[in-house]
Amino acid sequence: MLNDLHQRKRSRQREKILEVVKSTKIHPTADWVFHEVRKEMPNISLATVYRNLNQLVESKDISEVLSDGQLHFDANKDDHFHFICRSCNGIFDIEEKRVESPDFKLPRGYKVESVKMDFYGVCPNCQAKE
Amino acid sequence: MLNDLHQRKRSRQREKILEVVKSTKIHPTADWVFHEVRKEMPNISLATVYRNLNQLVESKDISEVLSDGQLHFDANKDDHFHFICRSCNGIFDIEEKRVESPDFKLPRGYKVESVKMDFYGVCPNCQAKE
DNA sequence: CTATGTGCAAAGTGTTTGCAAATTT
DNA sequence: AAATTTGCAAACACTTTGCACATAG
Repeated sequence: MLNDLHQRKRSRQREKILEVVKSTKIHPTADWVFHEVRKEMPNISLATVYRNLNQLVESKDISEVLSDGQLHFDANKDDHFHFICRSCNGIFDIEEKRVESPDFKLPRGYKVESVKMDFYGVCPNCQAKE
Repeated sequence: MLNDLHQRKRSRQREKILEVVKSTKIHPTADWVFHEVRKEMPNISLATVYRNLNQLVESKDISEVLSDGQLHFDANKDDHFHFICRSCNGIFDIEEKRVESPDFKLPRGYKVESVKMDFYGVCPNCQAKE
């Protein structure tokens, strides 16, 4: 495992992986990224994808979202929450400023450093189909 | 996999498992429950623990909490959120009514059915130690 | 008696790691 | 040249499944 004492060298692979994650809003899994990157780098291995996704999380270029017990990745660096559709399983970004009342006060004693909020329901697209 | 068409028969194992989950506030993993139940039922298998925890989730006697990429189980049936301490990794229940402003409005079109909110930070106990 | 539940071992899924060769600085 | 990164395969951690026997209703 890499830690902060190591230097980081660039690699074509990591740059491509970041590019791929940035290119989509679907909050892809490692496996999706792997297949996507493979189209242009047929020899890349899944291990490399995992290693680089982890590094990119560590360097805060991307973040992780847990859904379905799987890790999904997100290159959107603005503060936001997620809406998870129970019909299509899609993960949608909800900008923080579009959520009314996102200020919380917890019971005394708990020092809150961050809040993770996920909304579950049916997305506009799936509602239209129902 | 069991579905709703099946009858459910009682089993000593399932009852013990529920009792164990109810006995603690630590939001245990399947493995913790397994070892705990094993103290009184030395022959129980981990598979049985998993199967029954899943059934208990299905019957809404308990719920799942995802943390550290592992499933934790929670017998607290009141609406509540979780506070996850980055120091001791403990999961603490925060009653919904103790959270100010837990009413959200999302952008038009998203039909919200539930909200999952996790707070991250340092719990009172760990702050005292720092 | 029949259906569900159990224990065991094996399989599954998603992710990480050890290593020698390749690449980056 | 020295250190990091890669691809591969093997290992890992957690969870689920197939099956023959046991148990509940």
